[in-house]
Amino acid sequence: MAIPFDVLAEPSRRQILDLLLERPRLVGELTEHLGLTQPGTSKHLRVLREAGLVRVRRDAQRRWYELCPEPLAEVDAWLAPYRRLWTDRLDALERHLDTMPGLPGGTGETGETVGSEPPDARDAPPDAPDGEAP
Amino acid sequence: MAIPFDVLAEPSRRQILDLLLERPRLVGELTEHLGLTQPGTSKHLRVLREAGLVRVRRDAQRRWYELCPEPLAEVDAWLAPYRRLWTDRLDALERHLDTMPGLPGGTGETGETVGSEPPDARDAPPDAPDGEAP
DNA sequence: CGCTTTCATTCCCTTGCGGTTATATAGCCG
DNA sequence: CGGCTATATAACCGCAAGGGAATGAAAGCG
Repeated sequence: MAIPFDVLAEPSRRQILDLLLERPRLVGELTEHLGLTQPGTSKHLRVLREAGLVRVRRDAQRRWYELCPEPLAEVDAWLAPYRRLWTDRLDALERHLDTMPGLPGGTGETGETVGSEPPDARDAPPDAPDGEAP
Repeated sequence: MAIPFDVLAEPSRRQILDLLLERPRLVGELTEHLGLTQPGTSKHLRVLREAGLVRVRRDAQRRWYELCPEPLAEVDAWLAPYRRLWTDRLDALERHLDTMPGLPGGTGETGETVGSEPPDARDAPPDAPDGEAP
């Protein structure tokens, strides 16, 4: 449990980040919003802390948790190569959405979307969509 | 296990997507790269399928798995509000990185980064970084 | 027509996570 | 100083996910 992906898999933790996106918060406040117990919140906060996604500032007994979004850059970096794909796809999709009833070779027509030609493709995948085969 | 966040939490599944990013692949091929057993691969592929992240094309007994990046848009959408934050932060950070030794109130000075003023902030978080308190 | 290839499904086990309850720690207040 | 507030930690539990071995199901091939 170190990389942000695991951390973000948890809805509560995403919610915490969303809350901290507005402003720093106290543990009690977060607990209130999350609807779980205080130790539960503390646990999630610990994970977020160790992942470097939040930071703590102490004020007497209280702890102000504030956002620390830098590690999210890793997620964004991973996501980057895909981003263009789905934007392209959405374009192409809605372009022939009212034109094609089935699922033609349209998925392949994005062609060199990533700019690299498959050098060692053993075969050429045909077009036979896989629904249910009874 | 439905939303892409959970799916991406698994390293093997991310790797599968990365592999499919280059070109469609057969299960055996993926298995080879992942270094786990074929049923294991099939299991992950099932999860990816149900999350709508991959699609299958049958060619006799073989299955060509191809990428289906649309659901990743959800992740990207969630990530969006944070993106600007860390870019801003990185700017500010390296700007006073060789200027400040400790951790001053600099984090707070990004102020209205999200453009919304905290309406009901109960208190003002002071600046006392929390290292180890022996 | 049986054998082989390719993949999916099932069964089982172990691990780790999320959650709660109970307890410890730190610091304010009266 | 005693008690209260706010948070962290520890101990425990239930459950589901990941992984492997075994089996089943299609489909080509000799």
